[in-house]
Amino acid sequence: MGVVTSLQVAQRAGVSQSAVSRVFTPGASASAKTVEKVKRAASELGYRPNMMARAMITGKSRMIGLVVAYLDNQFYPAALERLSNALQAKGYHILVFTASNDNDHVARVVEELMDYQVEGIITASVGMSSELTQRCEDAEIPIVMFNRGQDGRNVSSVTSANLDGGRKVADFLLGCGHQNIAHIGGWQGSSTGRDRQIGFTDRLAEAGIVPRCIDGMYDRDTARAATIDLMDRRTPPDAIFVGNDHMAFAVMDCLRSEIGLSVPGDVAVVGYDDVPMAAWGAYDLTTVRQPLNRMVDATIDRLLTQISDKTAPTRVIEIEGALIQRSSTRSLKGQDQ
Amino acid sequence: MGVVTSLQVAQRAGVSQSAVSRVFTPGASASAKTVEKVKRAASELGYRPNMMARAMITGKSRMIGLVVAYLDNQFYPAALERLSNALQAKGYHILVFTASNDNDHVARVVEELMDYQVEGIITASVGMSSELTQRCEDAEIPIVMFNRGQDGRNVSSVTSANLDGGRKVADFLLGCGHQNIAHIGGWQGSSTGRDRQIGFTDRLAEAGIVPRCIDGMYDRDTARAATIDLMDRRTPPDAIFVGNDHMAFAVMDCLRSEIGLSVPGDVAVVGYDDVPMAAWGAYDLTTVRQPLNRMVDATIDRLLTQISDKTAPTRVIEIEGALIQRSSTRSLKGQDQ
DNA sequence: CATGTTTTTGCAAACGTATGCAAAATGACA
DNA sequence: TGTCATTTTGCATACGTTTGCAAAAACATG
Repeated sequence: MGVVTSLQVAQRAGVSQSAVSRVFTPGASASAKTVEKVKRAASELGYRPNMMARAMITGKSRMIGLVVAYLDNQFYPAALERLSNALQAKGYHILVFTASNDNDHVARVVEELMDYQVEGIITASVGMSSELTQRCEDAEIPIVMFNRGQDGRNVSSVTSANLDGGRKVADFLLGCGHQNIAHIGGWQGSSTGRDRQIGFTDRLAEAGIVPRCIDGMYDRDTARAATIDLMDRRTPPDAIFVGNDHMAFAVMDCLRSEIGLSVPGDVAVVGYDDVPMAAWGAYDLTTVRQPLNRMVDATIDRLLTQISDKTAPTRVIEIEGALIQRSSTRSLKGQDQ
Repeated sequence: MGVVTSLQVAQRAGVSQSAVSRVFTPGASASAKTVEKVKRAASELGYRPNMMARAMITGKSRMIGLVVAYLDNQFYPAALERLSNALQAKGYHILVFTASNDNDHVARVVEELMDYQVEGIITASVGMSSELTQRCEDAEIPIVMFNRGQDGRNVSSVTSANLDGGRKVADFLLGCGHQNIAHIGGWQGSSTGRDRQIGFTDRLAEAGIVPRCIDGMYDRDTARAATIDLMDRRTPPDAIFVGNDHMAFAVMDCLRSEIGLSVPGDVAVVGYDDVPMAAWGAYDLTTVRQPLNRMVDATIDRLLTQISDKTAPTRVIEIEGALIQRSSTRSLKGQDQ
């Protein structure tokens, strides 16, 4: 009673096992009569094709591996949800692995993914060593890095235009009249964190401003400590650009609840991502939008084309996002501070 | 170059294919010499056992299906992360399916899970029809419902003690001196939402209080509308118990940013879950803790025992959680309002 | 060294499906 | 009705493992 196979269906329908297989294989040929008989028998017995066996023959598991590190940052659950939905719609399913951003851990996890014969891998916010990408290339398993780039490696990646985003924030804060600006960056070991910071500081440099920068490591506690550090100085900043929304919330919490400052009255705060929470009343955070839907679409498109055509070239995709102005910042132009 | 099989390893190591298999099968016997030869050949070729093939023989895919609905409620990403980590530690992996809370959708998704030969299923915050649980029982695939119960169905479930939690909130608000109390409930189609509301209203009834109740559907917008509705009445409440934290944040946002009221000055707000965000400065929400780690441990324990022993009975597990008092509420005793 | 006991090994048969091939059935057309 | 082109069908094999079985090897004991 436990498991019902195509053979049992075949017997009950009075046809061969191959016939049953063909009825359940899209694109195979079977006469209307056979289809009818088989479908009836199958539904009576509650038969469903065994994906494992199918995968072994065809070499297509219809599974995509997703390795993700920071699930407390709302950006990633949101991405996971959309990725999962979009892939389900295309008949793929997601095998999720959580990994710390440690190279060894990621390597172990990716090897396990390969054991499961996933057809492709999406890494969300984790880095990969070059040996690891090489192993995947040897095994002909395409990888798309989501929200993280990889210099000079032959891997596809989908990110927002982080350099440009950093510049946008710089322009915006300058336009608001801020001169005394700080940056609590995303982890500088990640391309995403670095690029945002570089775009930001470069543009400020053109205006003759050198912001104080601290690495926030994508971590609330670190960002909080950085905030206290910054505000303790002789000349504390009147604007802080934070490397992502997740940390920006911690910065705002610290400024308001711990230090007792007003945002944006005393300090303006800008984030990056535009996670849903950024629009919530408690924060109402000015931030650079990462266009999640387009990023997800691009990720899936890239992954699926590389799966179906193993010779397809890898690509580095950057998607532009707008700066969303909310009430965690305000213009200082033409008014006293 | 793409795929390397145990046979190739066998040839290179000068042993039989079975020998290779035994080296990679924990608990099988092989001489030290063979192990050495095989391991060397395997690592030279980059061999790793194919889980699909292994699964087909053993009938153990070492995959657990997780079907989850609300990924925007921080409670579930947190649960997903812990479930994934704990299962990885036990050699299992998670196949994630997102489903709306629609019965048909859940059914489709569960059938697909069964196609993948998952060894067990965890449903997080989704309901299941009785035919569906029956199908899984027939296929001998154990199910554990996480954070949702199912009346009179033969399914294991792990929830917090929701009736008790509701009572705790009632006691607490009464103790604070509130008399004019409202409830924005979790979706009343879910046992979790119902139980919290029943525990809450029953205890208030003992004090002769009948709270105004509105179903918030676990949805921010619905909760917001309910808030406006409540506060528009002739005698608006001075305390609102909200069916989960996710909605409670929306309620607080609405009260403060839209209506311009102070929390807890004008209205006290209590949530349920104690998601990480509840401790963040912007909300600092009084709430009933759902002990996530213990719930996850119980879920996995139940699932794995039912997997290894198909005759193990299903169980309904409730885990008590404390009320965590923060600054979204305050005592009204012995002071003017 | 002979004998008995344990460990290791290879052979071959599964697991449940897809698919190339040739035979059989069907359809088209004169 | 006969012939040919087309579709449908069953047979048999393959996918990459695990595992029962019996033979072979290794070891222990007298």
